Amino acid sequence: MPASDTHAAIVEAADRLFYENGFASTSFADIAAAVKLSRGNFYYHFKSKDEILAAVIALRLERTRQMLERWEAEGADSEGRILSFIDILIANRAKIMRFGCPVGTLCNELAKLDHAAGADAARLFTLFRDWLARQFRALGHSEDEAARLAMHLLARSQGVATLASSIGDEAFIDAEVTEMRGFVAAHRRPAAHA
Amino acid sequence: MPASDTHAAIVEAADRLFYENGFASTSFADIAAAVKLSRGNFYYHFKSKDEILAAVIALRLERTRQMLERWEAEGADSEGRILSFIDILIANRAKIMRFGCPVGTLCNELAKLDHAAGADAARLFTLFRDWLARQFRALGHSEDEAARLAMHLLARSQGVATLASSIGDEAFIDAEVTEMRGFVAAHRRPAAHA
DNA sequence: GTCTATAGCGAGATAGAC
DNA sequence: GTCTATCTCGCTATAGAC
Repeated sequence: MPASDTHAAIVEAADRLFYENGFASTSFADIAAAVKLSRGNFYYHFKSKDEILAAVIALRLERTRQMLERWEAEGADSEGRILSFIDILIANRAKIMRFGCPVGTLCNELAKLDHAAGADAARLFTLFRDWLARQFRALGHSEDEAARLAMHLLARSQGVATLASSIGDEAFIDAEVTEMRGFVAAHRRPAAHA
Repeated sequence: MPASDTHAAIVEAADRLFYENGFASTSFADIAAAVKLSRGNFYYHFKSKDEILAAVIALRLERTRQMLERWEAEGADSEGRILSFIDILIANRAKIMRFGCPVGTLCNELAKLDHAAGADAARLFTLFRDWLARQFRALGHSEDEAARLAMHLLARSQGVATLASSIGDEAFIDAEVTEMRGFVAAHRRPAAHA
């Protein structure tokens, strides 16, 4: 197997395991087992756990960027794009119920570990925030108001993910998503909002 | 030192360390050092890490119950009581910015560890939820609507905590708290709400 | 009730053969 | 590029002296 493929397979497996079991709880042995690699060979590809973490964050950042670009390209208007963001909660419901939001839970964990990569992980949030703010800006909101609305939606999606995985109330996700859609509709134009 | 005092001191230290550094990352040595106790003596009081976790969750449940009862006794009306809940975000802002919400981050962590105590930790959430639902009920909302409003407020506070600790935007907490207060005012009476 | 000493394990990480 | 073998460390947990 070419080195680059093995490299990618490791990052892929680490991405999944970090999400499902957490960063600290995932050992090299776990990742090596997932890609059917010996622990020794593992170190040929990655010299430290932090290096894998950096690669996982880079992968997530890249995929998030691609997803946001795809939503832009798919031709929906700004309101439709914002709804695409909200629909993540529905599309990923099963995993969110079990493991929460991949971004929020990773940031939480890194914050408690006082890990240097915490700032990089938080860029996943600012990526979404800035993208959402651009959409609200396109709807005619002021710079400040668009930033506020973006943070508000981001926070609500985080709250839904945390409660859903903690309490496990499935209908709750649907109810909140419906309300969030209503929120977007109410902010279709600046005038519709106090 | 009497055993019960040492016992309480251990739980107190574990409570703080679990919050600040996470459950998995906190070792017996860390807790023992915090209460100035040898590791050996430690096992006289607690036989396993899970036992300490159970004690910490029990302590938090008890303190939460007391806090909610205090809010009931302090004579404010239901709206004022709900505002007391929202004000936690302001009162604990500094710690929330660094470590997030103690309840949400613990539930997140236990979910990923597939830990049996996860269900107990989630009771911290349902305690708040049921209490909030009672307040909305007292404001005249239907059972269903009160439950929905309670979950909604709980989710928003979680979202604020996660984003605040990840991105670290201090003004964001204030802005969200202001909006949450407005939300409560808008739901003072069922009629004011569609 | 507190201590020191230590067993036993799994983690991250390295060396060197193939 | 992959392997086995091994080092070192910190962790949970125990045994037994005081």
